[in-house]
Amino acid sequence: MPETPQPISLPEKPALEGLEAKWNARWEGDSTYQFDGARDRKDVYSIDTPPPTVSGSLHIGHVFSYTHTDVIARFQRMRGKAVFYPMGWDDNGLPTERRVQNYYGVRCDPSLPYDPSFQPPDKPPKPPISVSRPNFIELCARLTAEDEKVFEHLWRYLGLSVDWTRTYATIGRSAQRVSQAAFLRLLKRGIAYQLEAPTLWDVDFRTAVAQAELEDREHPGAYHRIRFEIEGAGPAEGGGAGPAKAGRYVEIETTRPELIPACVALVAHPDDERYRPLFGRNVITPLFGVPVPVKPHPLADPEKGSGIAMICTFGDITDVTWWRELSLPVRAVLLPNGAFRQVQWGAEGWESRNAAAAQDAYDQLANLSAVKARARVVELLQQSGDLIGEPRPITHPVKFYEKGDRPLEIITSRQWFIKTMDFREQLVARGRALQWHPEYMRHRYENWVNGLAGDWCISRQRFFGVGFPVWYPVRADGTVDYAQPLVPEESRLPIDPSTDVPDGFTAEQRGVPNGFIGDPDVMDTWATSSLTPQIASGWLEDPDLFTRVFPMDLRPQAHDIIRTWLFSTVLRSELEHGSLPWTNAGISGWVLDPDRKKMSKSKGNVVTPKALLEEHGSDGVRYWAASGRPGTDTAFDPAQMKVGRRLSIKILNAARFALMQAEPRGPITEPLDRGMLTRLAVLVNDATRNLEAYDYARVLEQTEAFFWSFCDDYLELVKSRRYGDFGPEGAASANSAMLVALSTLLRL
RNA sequence: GGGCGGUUAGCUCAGUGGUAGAGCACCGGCUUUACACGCCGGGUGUCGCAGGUUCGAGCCCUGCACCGCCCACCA
Repeated sequence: MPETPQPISLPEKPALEGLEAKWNARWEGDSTYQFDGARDRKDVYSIDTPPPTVSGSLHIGHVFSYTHTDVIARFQRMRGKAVFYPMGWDDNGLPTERRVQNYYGVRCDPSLPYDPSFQPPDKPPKPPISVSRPNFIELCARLTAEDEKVFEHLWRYLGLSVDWTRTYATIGRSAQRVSQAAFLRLLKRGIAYQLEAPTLWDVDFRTAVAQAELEDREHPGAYHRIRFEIEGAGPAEGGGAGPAKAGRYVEIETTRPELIPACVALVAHPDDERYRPLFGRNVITPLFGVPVPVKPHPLADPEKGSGIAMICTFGDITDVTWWRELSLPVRAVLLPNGAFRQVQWGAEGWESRNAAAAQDAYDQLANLSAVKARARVVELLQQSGDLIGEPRPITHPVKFYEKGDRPLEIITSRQWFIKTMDFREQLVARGRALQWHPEYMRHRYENWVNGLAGDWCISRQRFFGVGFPVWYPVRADGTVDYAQPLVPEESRLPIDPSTDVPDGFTAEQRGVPNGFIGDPDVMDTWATSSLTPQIASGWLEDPDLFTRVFPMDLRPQAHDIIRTWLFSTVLRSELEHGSLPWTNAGISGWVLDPDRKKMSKSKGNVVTPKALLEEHGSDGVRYWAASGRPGTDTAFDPAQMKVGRRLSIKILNAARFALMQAEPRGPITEPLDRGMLTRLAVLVNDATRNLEAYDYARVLEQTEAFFWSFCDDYLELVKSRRYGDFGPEGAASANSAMLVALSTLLRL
């Protein structure tokens, strides 16, 4: 029933301008969106808000997807739920480091001592200044704090109904504590482990990267046909024709001739008649004179190149597979920075039939990058006559770190892993139990789980991140015993192993014989953000809250990070709690520019939200965002924002009309009024049903259609009656019906 | 090579078995006391292609084409 309206002063010309500030102050003052921590789990709706990466500015894509979540939050709140809707900031990790480097003009050099008085110059200097790791981390914290203020202001201006008392940061103490505790528990159970193994490696960032962070890019390259001499095959045996001469030489094709010094074998398919006679025999690498075996392996594709491939340590991940399965030795030539290292030819592992010649050739490669070394090797091969014909340029897919600029290499290093391969079945089952919106997005998850190729590498050789809470004993001879890590009590967390000291040791024992050293690495950002439900829910610090909000109701996120964030969160929850972390996954699409390309900073087509919000009003922008259906990529369209703005102004004017002469009021008796309210009730029921199914876009469409008809038909028909032209009873019915409709439509 | 989505009016998109829709854009008319940031009116489609199921198909089934995305061992 209509409430008695408070006396209000109606503006002559209602406007959208200023509404954001007005309502933010009201919401803040009334703690409107503060979570009621006394409510039972069944009365709670909890949201695992995506913490946006704090490395620059929010763009219109953020506004788009966060609006979707806000619509759901407001719906659930109106349904009577206590809505748990925190905000997080993802401020650790590489994007932050990179932004800090550019913003202040600094580089982190972990070998430098801390300088407490260090202040960055006003303008980023060139070349950048080297600063210590603690100084670097201070700058990261400083810049992210500033960025987070800007982000919060934008979110408030947009009108997100977030509980701002529950904000967390992935580099904050609570998050570090959760991240480290969860890691230690997995370590105890043997699910987290460390391994020295060939790992995908970015030579610019100088860190390991995980499978989930790879992307293929079309990259120019060239096939080089190169001959290897068959050991013991004199010219007398020669002859033979075609690509698989059974004569003195065998020819391979490669895109990476610079790795010939790292060649450890050739490989062909076991059934390949052309190369069968060579299995078990050796060939001699060109330039370097190293005898390497020819091996059969079913992975070798007779159709590719000449059908016989060179195995190097390591040119690609197939090399790693062959190397492991054929038990081949390692001849690594690349340093972590991507340069060719020094090699003593003739020493153990680098035996050559002509060590002097090998040394002479190799010394021309040492210190070069892969690209430069390739050019040099090609020249050398041309001189020696081992390059057959000219290199044939091609474009082929090459694996890159998604944030990287140069192709990934494979470097052997000690890294931390979390087991995933052992849990694939459970993970698939969890994915099937999860409610996906839209439904078809589950395929991406399942596809990914079924395609996992190895356990999850979580260590990164970086600085601004959550450290591994472990130290290693240093033996009497000064070597490090990685197999027996020293771990702290959980109550000590979070710790920084580079400054904190393990129990039973003193700070003076750091790095000395019979002392200890801290683990130098930090965790991958996903290793921490995979725990956002636990971080936000007070897993370790507020068990009462945890039982009221976990498992959470909704994970909203975009489809491009199903394989990273969604997958890793499901994994961690499965490992830690044996449950799903949430019951629903609401997957947003992307915002595409008018050319249907994804908007992203690297493409330079990003539209910043601030100006749009000011021009069209937060309601106008939210209107556009809410028209994007779950999972559907949506074109950036200011025209729709204009429509939203007009709709908002229309609502203000309709409200003005309804409120300007709200008396007399009384029973709703007129058929026209009752019919309108009946249709409105149907709309409310439909809207409720559709919002429960996360179809907010349909609700917008239906509500909007009703509203325009309400204005253009109903209000026009009722106008003279409500002014009293047909008596007080008709006016009373009209006024009362109008006020109910107004109140209901505002909430819709 | 595998998976997923899309293909409907000039544009952006709804529409999952019963006479093809909305908004935008475009044109014309209206200073009607909530709103000119408004109202009224105007027409537009071999619903990607080919088969099939059905009394009836934009919608269901099969195949194909094109566009996009995700994944895959990149010699």
